[in-house]
Amino acid sequence: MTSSGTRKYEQQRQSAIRSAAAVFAEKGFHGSCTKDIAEHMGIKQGSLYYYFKSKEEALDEVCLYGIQDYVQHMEKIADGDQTFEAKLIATVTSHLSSYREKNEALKVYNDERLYLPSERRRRLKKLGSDYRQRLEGIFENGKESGAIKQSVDCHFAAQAVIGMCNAWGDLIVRDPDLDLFEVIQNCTDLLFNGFTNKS
Amino acid sequence: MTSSGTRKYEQQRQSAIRSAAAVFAEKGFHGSCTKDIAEHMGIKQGSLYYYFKSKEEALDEVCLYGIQDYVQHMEKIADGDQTFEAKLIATVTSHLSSYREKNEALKVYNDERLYLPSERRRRLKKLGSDYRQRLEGIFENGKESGAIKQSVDCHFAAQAVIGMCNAWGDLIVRDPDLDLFEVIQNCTDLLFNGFTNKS
DNA sequence: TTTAACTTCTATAAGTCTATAGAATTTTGC
DNA sequence: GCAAAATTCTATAGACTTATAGAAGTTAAA
Repeated sequence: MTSSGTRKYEQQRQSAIRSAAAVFAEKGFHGSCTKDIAEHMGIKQGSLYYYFKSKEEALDEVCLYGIQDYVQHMEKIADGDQTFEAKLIATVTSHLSSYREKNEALKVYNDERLYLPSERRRRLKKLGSDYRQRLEGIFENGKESGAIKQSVDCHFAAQAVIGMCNAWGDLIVRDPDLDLFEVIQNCTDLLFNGFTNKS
Repeated sequence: MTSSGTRKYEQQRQSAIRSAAAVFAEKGFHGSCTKDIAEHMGIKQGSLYYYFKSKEEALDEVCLYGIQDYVQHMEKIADGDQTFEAKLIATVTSHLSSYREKNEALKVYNDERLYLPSERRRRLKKLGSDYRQRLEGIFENGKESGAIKQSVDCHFAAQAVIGMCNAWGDLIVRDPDLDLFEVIQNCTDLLFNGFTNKS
């Protein structure tokens, strides 16, 4: 009943968050029921409420789990003093690695439809737009330093990178044998040079 | 009771499909109830079943509505005898225009989690992968004709274009004042030349 | 105007799902 | 090994949803 700080409690709560992430990612929040989550984790439906106050709270935890180090990593990249090229490569690498590792929670996080109800969830959503703004800042710096063309629209560029990484991330998740390094290679090459032959 | 071919029946059914698209897009299939759809359309919950056998059938219709001309347009582009550049521009233009017009239905269509149950839905899903394969073919031709670099991975490239268009499409939908032409410009410039300055 | 076909409504059965209460079981500290 | 605390279980109330049946209302044709 108490959210006690027991070792087991914390472990089981983490396990519950991961189970919720898996089930939500597969069927969507409204498509899953607490029974599914409990079964995935190996306990009974009612027992889940020892770890969460509600299904909504489980969702909050999954979203937080999915986004937190993702954004932290971006801050480090953005604040660093590398070149534009290095920062963009680091971003793509971080985004795609994170996708492989926590794709389920990220998938849940990325579902826009879930961001209306709670205040907490709105704050979580803001983390995502922070991420985009940081990336936008990287592009702006790149423009100032002359690394990228003046014609580039930084807002669009950031959106494009994120959209592309998500699309590639899906591929990575579906095909676990796919070489992450190769994907990153392809992705950065497109972003820097485009597809066209310049011979 | 009969799925009669009355004028009014057909009109109301279309209206029901559009309402379903709007509600599903906002709340997700499992997050919406037939009452929401009926209210959006201005009738009572039970009356909806005069137009659909089930909620699932409504979903099928929404998906079909969202994807059909989208794919047809792609076939025309792919089969045409334009240059690689022209085809890619046409693809991006078609994709983004379609997004502005039917984004709700497309959003529903793009939700993977809905593609397990019915045979009909699996066929619909296939239309999406047809689309990607056609685009992949355009890239392959571009490689043969020397328009694009040999190092480009056509499978990834197609996925990248689609992912980027979807991300940009979201922007367009959220900000209706956004100039479609400018977005297309940005998008194609990235795809052809990348961000990097080549001075 | 009358009649038949069409469209919409009301009411509800049957099912599912969340969240809670309290009992039962397991674990921990002494 | 015992008592207290922590964890899990069972059972269920209460709410919500889909889909159906049949009544009521509307439109169209003769």
